[in-house]
Amino acid sequence: MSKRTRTRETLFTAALELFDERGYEATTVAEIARRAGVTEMTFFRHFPSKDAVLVDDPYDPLIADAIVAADPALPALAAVTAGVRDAWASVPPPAAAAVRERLRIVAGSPALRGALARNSRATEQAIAEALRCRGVASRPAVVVAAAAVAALNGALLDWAAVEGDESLGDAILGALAALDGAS
Amino acid sequence: MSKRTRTRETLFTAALELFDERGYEATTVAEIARRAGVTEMTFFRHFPSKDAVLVDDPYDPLIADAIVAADPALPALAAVTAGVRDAWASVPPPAAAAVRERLRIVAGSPALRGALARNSRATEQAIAEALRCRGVASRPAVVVAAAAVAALNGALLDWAAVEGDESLGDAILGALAALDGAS
DNA sequence: CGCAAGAATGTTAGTGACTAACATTACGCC
DNA sequence: GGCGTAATGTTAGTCACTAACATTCTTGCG
Repeated sequence: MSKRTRTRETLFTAALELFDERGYEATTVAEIARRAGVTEMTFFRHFPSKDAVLVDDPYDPLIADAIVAADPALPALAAVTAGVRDAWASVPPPAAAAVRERLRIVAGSPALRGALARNSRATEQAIAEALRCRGVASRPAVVVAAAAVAALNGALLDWAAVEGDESLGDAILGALAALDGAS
Repeated sequence: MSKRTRTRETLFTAALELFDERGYEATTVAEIARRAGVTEMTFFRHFPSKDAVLVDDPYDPLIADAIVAADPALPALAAVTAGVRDAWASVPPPAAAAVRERLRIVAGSPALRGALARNSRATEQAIAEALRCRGVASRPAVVVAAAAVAALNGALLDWAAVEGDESLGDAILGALAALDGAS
């Protein structure tokens, strides 16, 4: 394991510990770095920002591919939900407990919710592009893409916030069903 | 007109001018304050943050009321779109040109897009609450609310970014149609 | 095994958004 | 015109984040 990944992980766990102990906004980057045994500068060489510790998603390509591959007869929203369903099925389910801990912190901070939205922009654009490839007009494409991503994020945050033993996968599938089944 | 509102408006126009001249991120709060003839501190006494100059929306109550009033037979998403449609119809259309200028700036900055999402949280919660009043379960309520708000914001930003003479109202109604007609 | 290149980290200095506490001015009403 | 209070100024500070340059550490290669 390279030194780079090692310090990155040290910083990551130090950050999670501190967020858990005293909350996100109350912990400073300097503290995280100190607990990790490095300088503040080093933190920013591993994470572009403080919130990047908690929000980072590289779903995009999978989802977009699944959408263009979806049944051409399906209307836009249904195509997206089908695509996300497929993409989710083709990916190893992450360690739910860890994801949940992180999402819970995100759910509790307006700033982090904003960061999550900002961070999902790439996914949103990938979905819109995939829809356009299917012949959907530009405006409906961006609207449906924005709605789908927001629905997913909303479901994830709700899943994390609510106590219970529902699986992550069920939460996602349920959210998608709520979206295109509820009109 | 009280002094408070006067300086607030001076700050507001000074900010818009500067954002237009050199872009959002490139203008500092100190510059805005200087052009308005006040101190940096005074700026923050009128706007809670730099992005608050551009994003602030008090739609919530109207929309929520319209949703609970919507036909109980309608499914969740359709109820929301119907509610927004009604709320929009009952409100005087704002000066489109000014709104457009502001939204164009927001569309161009990831940070501002995040701020917009953060700022729409109250509306989102109001919608979710209204849906729950209609008997919709909790998870679908937050999911549909998140999707609807994101769709609206997405449509607004797209409308602002695209050149053309489409009216704001048409853009909103079109977005709603795209949402619940496309599944 | 030792030694250079290159990666990773440290140091210093600075910017910009935002906050707190206290002093000062200006407005608006009687 | 004076007087209370709201509006502004002043100062000092915190925190996220960036840039430029110096230093150490790792690693592959002879």
